[in-house]
Amino acid sequence: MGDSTGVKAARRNISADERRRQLVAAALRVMKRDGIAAATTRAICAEAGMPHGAFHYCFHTKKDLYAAVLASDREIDLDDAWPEIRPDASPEENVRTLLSAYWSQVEADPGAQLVLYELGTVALRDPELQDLPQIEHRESVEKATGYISRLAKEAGLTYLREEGVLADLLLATLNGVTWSWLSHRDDARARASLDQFAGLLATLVRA
Amino acid sequence: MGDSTGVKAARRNISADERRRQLVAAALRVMKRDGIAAATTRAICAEAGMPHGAFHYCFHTKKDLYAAVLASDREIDLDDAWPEIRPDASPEENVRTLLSAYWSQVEADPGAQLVLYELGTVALRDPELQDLPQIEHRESVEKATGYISRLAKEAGLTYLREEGVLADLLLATLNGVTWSWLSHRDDARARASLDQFAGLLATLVRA
DNA sequence: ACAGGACTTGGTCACTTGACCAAGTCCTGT
DNA sequence: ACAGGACTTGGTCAAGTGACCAAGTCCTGT
Repeated sequence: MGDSTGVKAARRNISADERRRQLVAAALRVMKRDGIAAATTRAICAEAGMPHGAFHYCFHTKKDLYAAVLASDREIDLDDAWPEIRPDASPEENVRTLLSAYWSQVEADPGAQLVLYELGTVALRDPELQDLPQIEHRESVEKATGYISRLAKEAGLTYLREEGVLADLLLATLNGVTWSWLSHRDDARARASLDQFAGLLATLVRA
Repeated sequence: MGDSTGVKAARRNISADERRRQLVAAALRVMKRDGIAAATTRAICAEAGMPHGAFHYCFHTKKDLYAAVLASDREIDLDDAWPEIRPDASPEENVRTLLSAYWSQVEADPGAQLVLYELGTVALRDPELQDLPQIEHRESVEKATGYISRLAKEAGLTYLREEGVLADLLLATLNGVTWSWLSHRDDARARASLDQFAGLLATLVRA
């Protein structure tokens, strides 16, 4: 109303790249809230506040969107939630607090985890998307390796196995516990499994 | 041709229950081969060699079929593939051979595992199906507990933790390793994780 | 200023999918 | 034998869905 140009209002053009980002974000929101099946091109555009026609201007095909989402869907990140590690505490205790920090993030957003599995199954079935889970998995292992190595530094300990091997197993177990938890939804039970595993991992550590 | 009644051929009526079984089996075949998204009512009927109309005579709704498939989709079974356990071998070695026997079954039919995750995600999103993963999970834990306890008996060892707790963690890790393997498809790497885990489990055992 | 490309929008299309139904055919109990 | 219910079949329907397009509007380089 304050604008003297009147009704025409603001139709500012946005770069296609920016729109792509918005669509990916909107798609992720819809998927988390209503599941991947509900994430139709129309629902995504509506969530992003765009007309439906915008979709195929930004993405040639819906598969392209999936690819973009998969590439953007970085999973849980501890960089901003790194717990306090005490060199004087037992290794088991330190491992436990680290896993607990990770788990808090999982518990905070179950939908995000579920979307990860939904996207994974879709990608694993589609020949055109099959490499993406592999890439994502490699990046996860690298990130986990980084955390493991940081833990060693801060807690002042050494591993009896190669860090990559530990990261592999750790990642698998975390994924498995998450999957189980999505099924039974028993927080205590999931944390119990995690604590058990922390105890086992501490076996492979020398202070 | 040998039938004197001629062209009319065999139109034998089958009980609805039997048809339901056939449809569930056909659905599982289609899902394993082409993914859950390809398992349309038509595709399933075609796979089962039935006309499309038969579907909604046997199942009121497609969700009912999902429920039936989920209920029937018993996962990996070691009863017919139980390995030889030697009381004179080390606990770690025995755990390892048990996990290896399990893993051979996973490797033999990757599609079956993927379908499990696909069905899981679908069920977890649908309020009407949400209890099914929970039930399935409980049954899995019970079965795993049975195997763990059988291992103890045959190998002559005792656990330092409650068997249910071990089963919970074991199940999670197996699931996680499977998921990772579906992504990277590196057989050796999956088995390496499993061997590591066997070593850790052996920590919780007393001969 | 203005040409030309980047962006925007609503509408349309071919196709699939789950659901349903009416008109049959078979089969069992009496 | 035969009534009545269980089973069978092909066809149809409404509701989406991804894809595409033509006619615009905006904006930047020259």
